[in-house]
Amino acid sequence: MEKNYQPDALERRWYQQWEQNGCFEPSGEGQPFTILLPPPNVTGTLHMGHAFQHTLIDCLIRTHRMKGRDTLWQAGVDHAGIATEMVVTRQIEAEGGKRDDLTREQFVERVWQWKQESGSTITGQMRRMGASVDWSRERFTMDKGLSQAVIETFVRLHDEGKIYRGPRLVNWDPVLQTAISDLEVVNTDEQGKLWSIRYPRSDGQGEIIVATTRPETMLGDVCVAVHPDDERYADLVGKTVQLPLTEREIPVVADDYVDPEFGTGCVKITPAHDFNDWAVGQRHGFAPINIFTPEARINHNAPEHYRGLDRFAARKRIVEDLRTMGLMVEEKPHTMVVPRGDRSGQIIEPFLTNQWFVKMDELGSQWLETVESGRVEFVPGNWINTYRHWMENLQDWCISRQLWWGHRIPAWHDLDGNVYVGHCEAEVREKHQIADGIALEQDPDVLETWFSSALWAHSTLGWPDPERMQAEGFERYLPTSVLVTAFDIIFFWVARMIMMTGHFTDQVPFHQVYIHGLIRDRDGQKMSKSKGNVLDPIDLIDGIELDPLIEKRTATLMQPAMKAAIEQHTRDEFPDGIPAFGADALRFTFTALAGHGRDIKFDLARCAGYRNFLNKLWNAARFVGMNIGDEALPPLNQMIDDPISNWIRSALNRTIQQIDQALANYRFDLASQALYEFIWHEYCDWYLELAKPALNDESDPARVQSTRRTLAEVLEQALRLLHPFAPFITEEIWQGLRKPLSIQHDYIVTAAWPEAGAIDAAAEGDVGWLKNVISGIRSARTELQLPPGKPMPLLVQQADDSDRSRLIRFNQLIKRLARLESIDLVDSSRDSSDCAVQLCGDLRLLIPLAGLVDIGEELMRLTKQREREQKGLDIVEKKLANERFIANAPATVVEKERTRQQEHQAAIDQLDQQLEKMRQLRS
RNA sequence: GGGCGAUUAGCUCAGUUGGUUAGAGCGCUGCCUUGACAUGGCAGAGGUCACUGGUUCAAAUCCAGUAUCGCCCACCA
Repeated sequence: MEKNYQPDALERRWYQQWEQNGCFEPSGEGQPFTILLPPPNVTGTLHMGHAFQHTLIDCLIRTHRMKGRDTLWQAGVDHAGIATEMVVTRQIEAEGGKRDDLTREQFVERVWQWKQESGSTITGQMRRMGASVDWSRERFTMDKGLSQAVIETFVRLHDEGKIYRGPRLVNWDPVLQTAISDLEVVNTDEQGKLWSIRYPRSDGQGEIIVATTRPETMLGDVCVAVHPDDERYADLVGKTVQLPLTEREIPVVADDYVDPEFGTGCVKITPAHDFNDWAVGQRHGFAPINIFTPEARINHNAPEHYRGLDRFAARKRIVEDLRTMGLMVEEKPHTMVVPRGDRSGQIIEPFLTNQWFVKMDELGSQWLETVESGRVEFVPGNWINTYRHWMENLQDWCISRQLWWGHRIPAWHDLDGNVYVGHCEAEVREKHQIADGIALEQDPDVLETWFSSALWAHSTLGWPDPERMQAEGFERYLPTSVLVTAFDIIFFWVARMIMMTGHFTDQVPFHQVYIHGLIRDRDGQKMSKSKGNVLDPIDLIDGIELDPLIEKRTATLMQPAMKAAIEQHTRDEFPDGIPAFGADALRFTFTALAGHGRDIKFDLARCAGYRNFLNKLWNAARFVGMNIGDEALPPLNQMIDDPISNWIRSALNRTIQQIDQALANYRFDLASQALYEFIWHEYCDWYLELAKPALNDESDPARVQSTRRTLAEVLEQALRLLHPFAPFITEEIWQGLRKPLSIQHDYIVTAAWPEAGAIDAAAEGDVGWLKNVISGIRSARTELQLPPGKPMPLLVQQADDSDRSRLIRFNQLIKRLARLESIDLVDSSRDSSDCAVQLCGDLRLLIPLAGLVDIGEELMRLTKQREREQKGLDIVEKKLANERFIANAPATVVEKERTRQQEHQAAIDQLDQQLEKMRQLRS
């Protein structure tokens, strides 16, 4: 083994071997354990959030595989309609081309090429991270089977009357020129203006004033609304006003949507361009007047003067014209909510178009119950509130998109405007008896990405094809065990999967949903390309120099103005670039950070710390290797009854318990912590040091053999426990233990998960005592500023039988670890005024000063100790002085306090005596 | 407007059903190249558990309120 841990070569080597030897395939035996990978978008490369999530999933998968479960990690990628189209469009533009020059077929072909490229990048990254995926079952949301599932779903929902098409006001992105769902709209507070405009009364009796943030939409006004109880305008209801800039007169109506307190209490109503106004218009029977083209330019329904202007130019001109006409009352700054597309960032227009919808009323209420009843459990549990809130406020789901990349809607139009839904054109013709001579054209729209994602659970298991369902284990693997995902897609994906899988299979897609946090940068900022603070997980694995990192972060910026700031920030945060940590260290960092909070700040220092941890393990393994050799250890008739061995095995068992419990609760952080604590602070810091004398004890071969075996066996089990967290290094070291321990199994990947054995209280007591004695001596040595390496004598006073026994049994160990030349029991009568005294319970450890130390030093040390004890005593006595504490607290608690009081008091007495002696000596 | 969450050491975070002097990692200080490991060892320093009040023998922990920050949802033009 190399002296230093070097992850790069070994990580690549092991992944290949595992994959080639089919380590990741479901075993077909045991209780199934299945996790669906939330399919990453084929928009490029995986980010830190993916790496984090995949680490958690892989950790669960590997653990359960080792536990003997029939483990399936169903992986794949998502076509991600809008996002992928945008990526490819940008590429075409970067090459100097224009998307509009391509036909639909050409463009889709181009996206398929990109999909191949991005898809293989993603799977390559997952392999580097160690994701133990059965790649033979990898799927894509647009492959043949999934397309079949999409068509089947659409047709069946349509036949059930749950899908309909019609003209509705939808969220329209005028730049991408597609509808998007409510969920894809992000509402941001932005600084805008509020204009107050005069609408003259038709009867010439004055005017009314309306306030609006969007004056350009007035061209589509159909009425003005006031509150029914608003006395100021009671006489106006039913009358008409002149709509400025147009020839139209529009009525005044009463509707309690209007808040009389806001502005003037008069609202202009534009049903075609505002969701609220749409509802008002419906109530009062007004036909909406659409004034925009799909690009959001003013159309032919508006006066000639404004036609062709885009929405922003139109606003400007209308405001100017109103001013000129003296109809503008005022203009003031106003903070308002602006809807923007989550992908494009463009301002979204409510726009009247024909779209396809899924009716959500029945679907929603039915599948809320699924979660309320616990058939699907959220972890942490309070996410049920989020889910419930959404399910109780469902709007119909707009599923059609005016894009090219995606599942084409299985509907055909004839020239008379009839629409027929079916699996294919032939089926439609036959079913509706449409002659071949009659032209039919397939609907040009595609389904939104989440429509197919919603089918991910059952469609990846072969649904709806009975043969494939049989072959792919539909019955066996559905419901899956747990979905591991982030909270930002509970609505987009989790809820819709519960609905769709439930509706079509009567199953839940998963029993549990573990919601993890989002990875943010060191400062808690969300990582995003535009902020230039993204990290590529591969760069943490392999390392990256500062300059390439800056180049990477600034190369494809949408706003070049940010470049300097990003460069500066990057130089500040990574002055020396990023060192290579390896995939195992990165994975361990992720699991250690995975508490149940919402935000996870990624700090490079943590990653470095865990790389050091793995280096520590590496060197411990080297030490073990040096001691046990390469050959099979000779069989042992029986282990010698050694408290040190018993203790480390007991501590290991405790650790196994902790990890099992932590993982059962998805507390990856606690599991990581338990591993770190055990491996570093128990096994390395104490056990290896305690084992060293036994390993070299030539006088006792049985003891040597027994210790070697414990050394190797405990390490081997610890490696198995660590394997799901750090798969590569554990495999590498574990392979070296196979021969010495005569392990038949080929890979740690499929080795058995350790089972917790018994806790050995006696051994734990012994070693606890031993640690206290050694630490006490070391501490005294440091405080007295004695050279750490210099051997010195130790005298022990007030040892009881148990102390004496332990002093005898552990004599050599104490001497070695505390660097003593001798340990001698002395009578209580022996004067200790020439010694430093370290209390260890009732035990007095005396270090002869012999002129080594100034008595002043020792007096200070003792005084400090006394202060510490006094502080403890004060707290205890305060409690015990409280009569109600004595009366009300459980007897055990009171007893504990009494014991504690005695201990503190005894220590103080001892220290006082010693202080007194030394003071006398001094004077 | 409604809902959820956070506030513990310089930084990042643990802290179970209330019960030792509130823990860890990183950073910091001192000493140490001791034959596994300086990516290290040993020993330390460092906290008014955001604030106020309440419940209790006992509160970081339970309750109420306040403050600050964050997220989600929502039709006030």
